[in-house]
Amino acid sequence: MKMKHKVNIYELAEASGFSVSTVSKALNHTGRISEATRQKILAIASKLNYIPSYHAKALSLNKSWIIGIIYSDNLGIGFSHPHFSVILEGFKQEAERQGYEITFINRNMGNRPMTYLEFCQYRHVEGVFIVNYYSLSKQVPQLIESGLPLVSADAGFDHIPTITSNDLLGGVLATQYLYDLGHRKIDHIAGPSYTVSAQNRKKGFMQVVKDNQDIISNIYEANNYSIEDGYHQALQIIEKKDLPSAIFVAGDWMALGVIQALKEHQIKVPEDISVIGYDNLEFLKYSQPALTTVSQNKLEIGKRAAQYLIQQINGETVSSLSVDVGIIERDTCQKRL
Amino acid sequence: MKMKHKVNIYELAEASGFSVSTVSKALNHTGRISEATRQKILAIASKLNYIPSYHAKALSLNKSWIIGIIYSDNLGIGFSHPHFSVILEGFKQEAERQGYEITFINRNMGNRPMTYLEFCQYRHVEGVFIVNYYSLSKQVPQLIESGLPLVSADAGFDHIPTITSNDLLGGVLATQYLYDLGHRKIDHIAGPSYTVSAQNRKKGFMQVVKDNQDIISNIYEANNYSIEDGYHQALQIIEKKDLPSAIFVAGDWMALGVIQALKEHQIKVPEDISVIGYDNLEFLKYSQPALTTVSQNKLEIGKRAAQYLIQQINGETVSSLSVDVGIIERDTCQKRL
DNA sequence: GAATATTGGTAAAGCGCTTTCGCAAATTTT
DNA sequence: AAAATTTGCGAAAGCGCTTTACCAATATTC
Repeated sequence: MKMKHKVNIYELAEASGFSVSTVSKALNHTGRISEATRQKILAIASKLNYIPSYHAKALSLNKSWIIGIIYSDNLGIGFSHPHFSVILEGFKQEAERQGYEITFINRNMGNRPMTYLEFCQYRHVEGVFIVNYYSLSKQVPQLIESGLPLVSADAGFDHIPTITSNDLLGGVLATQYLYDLGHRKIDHIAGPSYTVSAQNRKKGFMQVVKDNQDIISNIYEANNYSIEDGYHQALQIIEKKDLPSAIFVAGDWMALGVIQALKEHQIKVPEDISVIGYDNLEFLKYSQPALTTVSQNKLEIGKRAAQYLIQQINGETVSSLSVDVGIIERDTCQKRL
Repeated sequence: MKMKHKVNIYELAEASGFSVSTVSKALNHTGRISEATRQKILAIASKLNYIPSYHAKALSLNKSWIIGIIYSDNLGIGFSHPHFSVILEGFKQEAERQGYEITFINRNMGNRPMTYLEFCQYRHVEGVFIVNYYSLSKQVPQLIESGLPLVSADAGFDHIPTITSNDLLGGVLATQYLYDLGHRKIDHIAGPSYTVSAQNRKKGFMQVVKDNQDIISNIYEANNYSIEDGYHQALQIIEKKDLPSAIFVAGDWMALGVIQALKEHQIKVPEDISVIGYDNLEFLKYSQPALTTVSQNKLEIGKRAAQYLIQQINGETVSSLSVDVGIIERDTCQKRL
């Protein structure tokens, strides 16, 4: 199949009778040029289906409109991570809205292996979004040192503006929600303690417990945000016999496991025990009973991250930000009579 | 923070005492040049931290190493689509392995809206991967007509080499598997009939039924691959009283709903009814009981798609391909005694 | 040892765009 | 009406790389 010839700015100049510089000015609404000639040129450009060359523009302007993403997923499931993939989506949407493209920074480009920094230099990346990346390698410090605009969506990097959920608030809200429903025996299954998110959610829980002396509580700690871990922690609760009337589970996956375990022991949710999760994973609204949970505004986190990064690209300085959370009321919690 | 000066090929020439053309040849292992001078130049290049400019290279060589992706997700969940996101991941991995970068084709780049084709021309995209895209707009036909290398992972586009699962085989395998376990009353809950995948899975089912006259079967059809739809179709089966001993459900989500419904009616899985799903969604191995299912090799589909696309970029012609599927034996099926 | 082929290297043009600077013409100011 | 300013446009250099000629020096052939 024959590709149509791609016309360049010289042919446009020729066809319009103006010089290349004039044509360039017309196309970019820049420089001094009369409205009449601009219109003439634009007309011809559209008639000839003129599309500028990104490469030539980028080379000439030294501006790439590219944002790099470091997205390394320790579970190996790549894009399908239920939490970070949504953040990524939000980021992508906002970046594109502002005219930026995203590219994934990979270290073994072509044959020659590159460091992140080298890749960024090679591709003229204007800023980097680091998400779901945990490594002690010198790669990220090197990036920081280079002065390239950076932003992250995971707590854990000092010196990088970070957008996260307000996990402390989330912990408070979830616990307070249960309290307001009349629950006084409330347990908490916390996430893995090495994550900042789990720590903060637990802090929020403890804060409410402290503020309300009539709460009786136990805290359990999972090694992982997985269904299995939730299941096993729930078994521990069940063993104790003296059951709580509500459980605040630090993650939706775990909550699923918890409900599973309770069901298997003929403990009804929410009739016997109310359960609230954390994350608001997309598809869990279809679980039965539909899980009440704390929603992290994942799209918003991604969007904000993009905004903060682009602000830095434009020379502004930004700090970190935590995005609000909210309760999603569904069917796994009910009033304690 | 001060960025280190980025050295270009002229400074390299200056520093090494050779001409620019010689330096270029040394860096690219091309042209006639003595090994001695090549080594000298490479040494200086690495000492000065020389990184070539992608833009200049691309402009000069008219080669972008960029593959465009049209990924429009009708559910609006973007990257987190449990099926396509994995395909995307496989594609990305293989593309990167072969030195290509991926970029998402979006139509409202910067301010000016562009057609897909315009974007591709602007960005010098070398080929396009179309995945999870359903639209009747003229955009894709326009792309086809342009002669740009194309590949797809959804059936549905004529004239585009397509990589899909062998759904027919999957249907056969699943049904045969149940048959071999001794089941003779087997129902099928098919996916939405407007999808090619659902049609083929059903065909596979019917083929086995036809080949084994002792099978008694009913076919139900869902509007959607969702949990809810599975749930409702299962209710229909339950209502009939004359229960099958096994159900082949055309999707994992639906299977989840089916199991839910059965449980609620005190029908045990797999003791009373065996259930096999389809998709092998990552996290369902944690469901309880763990779902037996047909695995689609999603990573492989993505990988193959990348290979087929790059082959086209290199001037070869390719046809369509269907990737093998397999049974993942877990806990929701058992022998019919 | 003259004729031929090969090797190692360079100058310069080209990829497609932007932008500075200069200049003539048109316009405004005194 | 002369001086000063503004306007409209183009020539040319620059962005950083590749590649085609071409040339001199060296090596090979007969």
